[in-house]
Amino acid sequence: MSEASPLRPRPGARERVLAAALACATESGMDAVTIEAIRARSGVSVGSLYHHFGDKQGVFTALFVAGVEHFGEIAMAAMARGDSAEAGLRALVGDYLEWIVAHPDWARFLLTARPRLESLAGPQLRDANGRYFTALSHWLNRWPETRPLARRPTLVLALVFGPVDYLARPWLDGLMPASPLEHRDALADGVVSALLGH
Amino acid sequence: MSEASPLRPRPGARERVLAAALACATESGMDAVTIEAIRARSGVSVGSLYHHFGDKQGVFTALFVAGVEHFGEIAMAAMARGDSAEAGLRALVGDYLEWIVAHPDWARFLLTARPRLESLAGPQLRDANGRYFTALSHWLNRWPETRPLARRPTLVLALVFGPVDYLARPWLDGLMPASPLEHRDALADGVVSALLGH
DNA sequence: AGTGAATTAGAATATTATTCTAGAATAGGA
DNA sequence: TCCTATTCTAGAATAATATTCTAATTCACT
Repeated sequence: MSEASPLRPRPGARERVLAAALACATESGMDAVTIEAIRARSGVSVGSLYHHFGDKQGVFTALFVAGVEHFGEIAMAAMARGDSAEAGLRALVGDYLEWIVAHPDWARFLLTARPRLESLAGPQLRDANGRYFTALSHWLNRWPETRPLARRPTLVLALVFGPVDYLARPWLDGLMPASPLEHRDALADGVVSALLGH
Repeated sequence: MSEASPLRPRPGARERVLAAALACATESGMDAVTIEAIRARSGVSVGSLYHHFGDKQGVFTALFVAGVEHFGEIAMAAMARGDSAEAGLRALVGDYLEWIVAHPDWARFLLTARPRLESLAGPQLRDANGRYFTALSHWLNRWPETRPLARRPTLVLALVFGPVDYLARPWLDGLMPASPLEHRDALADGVVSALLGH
């Protein structure tokens, strides 16, 4: 007698596949992940998997979108914090770094997958990105010092997130033993100087 | 009668495979590149290809190492230029941006492949990286303003290359029509402020 | 010329992604 | 409740792709 009757639609199929995919990517690197590995770990059949995601890339695309939204909450909350441009920037850098250290699997996946998936992940991602973009513009307009930057949000993102990403990657890859949090203040100083010219 | 006798060792096999791999990656995205496509474009047989590179990842790893060395020349030359810390930094940022715009295929490939290959590409890459690292340390020690930074080369790299990478990617992916060179001065200003605190 | 290492070719094989068919659960209307 | 369309699941069958293998050919030497 089997413990569960077969062919019952399991509500959690999508989530379980995504969780399994992230675990597989963490364990063996995104390129080495196979459909069979995801199937085995998630307990979901191949047919079901393809029903939900279309193909293998669909799994990773969905995971990427989920990760972006997961992280986006943090970023938007960080900007809201602080009662000055400088405080907001420091919160942004600090919270991002802390998020990376707290969720290394997500961070590693997002940083690895971005160059491959960002250009072709559909409207859902574009929407999310758009939301953060306008939130950023609003925030930049909020302070006199940053108002001139409001017309160049791309540049601002590059100067804020670029250094953090660049610093986090070697740690995520195990190439740099020291926690990136050790660079937290120095990094925040640099970002603040870059944008506010202190 | 065949136009050329078969089975002749062709001196350029390696180079042709690498060139073909880069072209394929540019054309259809790194993930979609197939051994058959590389074989067809390079005119090299499957056996020969595996003889030289071991497996598919070997091809991309070799291409990545070649790209890093190709780019490294630029970076080291840029640092040497200029008779002040600020001038050197501006040259570094500007030359990097110009290199990206002049060699978008290489840049796109390097930025895409780095998160996947950097952690596992062998000693050849570690050597190259080490060379740039020490060159950077020397350069930082050369100017009084940057001397305190000489002990944190990782941080310096993050503050210099991080923003440039972040800005270049959307352009390389066709998501941002304007040339990243338009941000050249603003970016250099930011980087200089971040590191020298002007 | 002869010997061994390096190189090439392409067929054979193995691995992996994807499709297909059949069946079972669910929602919602009659 | 029963019917029916739709969604979902399962796993075998197929297709696409990576990799291995064997034999042949050239090269660098002697």
